[in-house]
Amino acid sequence: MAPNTASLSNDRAAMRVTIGDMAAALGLTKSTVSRALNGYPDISANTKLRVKRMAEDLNYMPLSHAQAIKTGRTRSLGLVLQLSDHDAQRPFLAEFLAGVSAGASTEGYTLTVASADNDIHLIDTFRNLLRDGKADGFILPRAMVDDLRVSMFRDADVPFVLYGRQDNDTGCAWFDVRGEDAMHDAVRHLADLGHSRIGFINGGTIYNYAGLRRDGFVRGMAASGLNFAPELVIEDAMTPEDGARIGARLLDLPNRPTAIVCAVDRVALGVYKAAEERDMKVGTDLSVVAYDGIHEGAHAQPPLTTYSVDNRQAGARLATLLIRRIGGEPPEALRETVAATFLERGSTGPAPQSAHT
Amino acid sequence: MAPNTASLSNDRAAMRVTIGDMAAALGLTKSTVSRALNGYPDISANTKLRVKRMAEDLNYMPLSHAQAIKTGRTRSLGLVLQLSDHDAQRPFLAEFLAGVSAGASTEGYTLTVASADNDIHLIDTFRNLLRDGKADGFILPRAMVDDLRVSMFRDADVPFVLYGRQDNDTGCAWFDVRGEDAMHDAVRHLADLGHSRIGFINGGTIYNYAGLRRDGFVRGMAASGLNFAPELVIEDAMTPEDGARIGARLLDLPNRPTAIVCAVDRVALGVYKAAEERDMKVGTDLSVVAYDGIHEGAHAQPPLTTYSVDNRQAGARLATLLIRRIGGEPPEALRETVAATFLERGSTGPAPQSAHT
DNA sequence: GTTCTTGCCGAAACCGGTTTCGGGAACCAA
DNA sequence: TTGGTTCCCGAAACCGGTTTCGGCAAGAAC
Repeated sequence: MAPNTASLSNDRAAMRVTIGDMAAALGLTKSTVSRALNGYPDISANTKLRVKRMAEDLNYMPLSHAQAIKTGRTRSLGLVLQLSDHDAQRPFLAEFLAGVSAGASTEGYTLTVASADNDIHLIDTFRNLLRDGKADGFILPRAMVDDLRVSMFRDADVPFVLYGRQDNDTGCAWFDVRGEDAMHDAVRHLADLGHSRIGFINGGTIYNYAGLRRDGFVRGMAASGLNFAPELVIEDAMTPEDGARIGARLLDLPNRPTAIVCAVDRVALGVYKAAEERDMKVGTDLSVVAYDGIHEGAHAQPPLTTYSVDNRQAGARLATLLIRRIGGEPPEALRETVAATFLERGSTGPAPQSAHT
Repeated sequence: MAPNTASLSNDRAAMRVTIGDMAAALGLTKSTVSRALNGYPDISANTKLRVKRMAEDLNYMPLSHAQAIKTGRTRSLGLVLQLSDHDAQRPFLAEFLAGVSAGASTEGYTLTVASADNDIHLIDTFRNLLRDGKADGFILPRAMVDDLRVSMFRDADVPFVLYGRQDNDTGCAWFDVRGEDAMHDAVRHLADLGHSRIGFINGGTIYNYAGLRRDGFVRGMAASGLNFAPELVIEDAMTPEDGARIGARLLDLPNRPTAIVCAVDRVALGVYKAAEERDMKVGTDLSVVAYDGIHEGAHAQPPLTTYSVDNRQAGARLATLLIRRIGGEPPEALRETVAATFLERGSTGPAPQSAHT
């Protein structure tokens, strides 16, 4: 069953091939080999080729610590988790980490993870990681509107990439999913189904995405020829409990909405609860469409119609973008956004003919 | 608002104090300082004191890469996530990581995270991390019954600690929560409430905890003077869907249980659903007690009675145990277990007087 | 046929630590 | 006084890389 377990111990310390081995095998000196591998101009094309082929054959990989001591770079990406935000990132974390570490490892990088409770701890954590060379740059999850991390790194000229965008975008590289387009399309979809009173429950406004999604919702309403009802738009909902509370408020309105767009899946599940308590059937009496694509949504009753985000892909892209940033590419060239994928399931349906006017 | 952002850049490369600085300040040589700090016997107690005080004053910390190049150790802990297991670890991951990284950082260690899809990828990942000195040892989450990782590391003499226990415990250090005691107590609690037909839905039997919890349940039944009904014990349930399916089966039994013990909270939430579909009220018609302490349990209807696990504490303890293991302490001395904390909430109540014979 | 470039590589210093080796000073006994 | 220990510490090599510097040879310019 087990592939020969000895494989681990054998290669442990013994088998690592050093730059000295390479030099000896080629009849060159360490310095020549090093410069050949690093593309210095004073090495002949021929020699470079020989060296690189041999490196390939011997599966040579420079020991990152050894070069770090001179170059200061250790081929590792930093990720600092902030637990203050209402444990919101939970459902995404595993997939996201898998993506980041996969993306990193294909380029020979590793991932260093730390965590911080509050802002001053956060700064210390970043500084220590930099000082000790434990991270060459950082992935900043959950871009915020006024993001302390961004201003710090911008000033200090530390490479970083955002998961999410930034208005003041100087020096910022990022990957993001276009939640605003999803919100826009959600409204259009509902309008096509005949809905006109459409509510919107937005996520945490400290995060940058909230403003974008709100704009997307507003644009969608305009594009559908519907007029915007301020009383149907609520901000800062993050949890199912928020959703239940706010959902209840919306559904108890004299002229209640027939559909609700949620910026966050978990909130939508709370809205389900509010609807059930009022004996309204989600998907017929009330349409709900949300955003995230969490696992629980697929198993809710009815299954939640949503725009799904591939957090694994996000992690992988962020890793490669950060590596390129560390390599010196300008941040403006390192900005990617993708669309969320629409999953039409059971929580949306035609508008009820005439609810109760 | 922002604490002077310049703080990051200032200390960046400039301010690091090296062993050479220390030597100069003390009128000693590098080698003496190094040996003093590392406790060599050929340095006078007086000199050692002077050196260590100065190190304290100057906030000196050896650059881990620099020592790694000679010692092979880099003061970082490895954690490899396996995503094959049915995304089960999801709810715990954030807290767990926070604990590990906190525990690591108090000892001057950092955390390197990687992920693996399958077993051969897993081995490669471990090997690469070791070969490149990215990890001095590993935390192995979710101890399995027949654990490939354990046998590998045992043979290769790589330091590791388990989250969970192991029957073949040679060379194993671990931290674990005594789930078996929780299951035992759960049964006793239910028996005290008058229940006698008690079902048990266990977790994944590939994991080591499942056997333990099953034993705990059996012991609890015996200790309560109840006889064990094999048809009421089901194994290998991990998800809410599993819980709903198995719950349905148990509740449709001719002589159905009045209480169900679940080895996993998420499964219990599935049982809720099965009960609702049969118009049984959880907490009165059916008592449910589970294990984990996930957030959703507290907000279920009724709130789930459960044995809660502090995953953050677990992570922190595992980090310090591993560091001590790396430091050379024998694994037998590095085994800790703690009790889960009982949270009596709304899902348990007195046994119904006479259900239907 | 010199001299001046230019291309290419080796020698050696360096990074920040660790570890081996050897020897000076102090102490002891003879 | 001499010789042998013991206690300390400095000198230097080493780890695996990077980077500066200098020089040799071939080709170009005169």
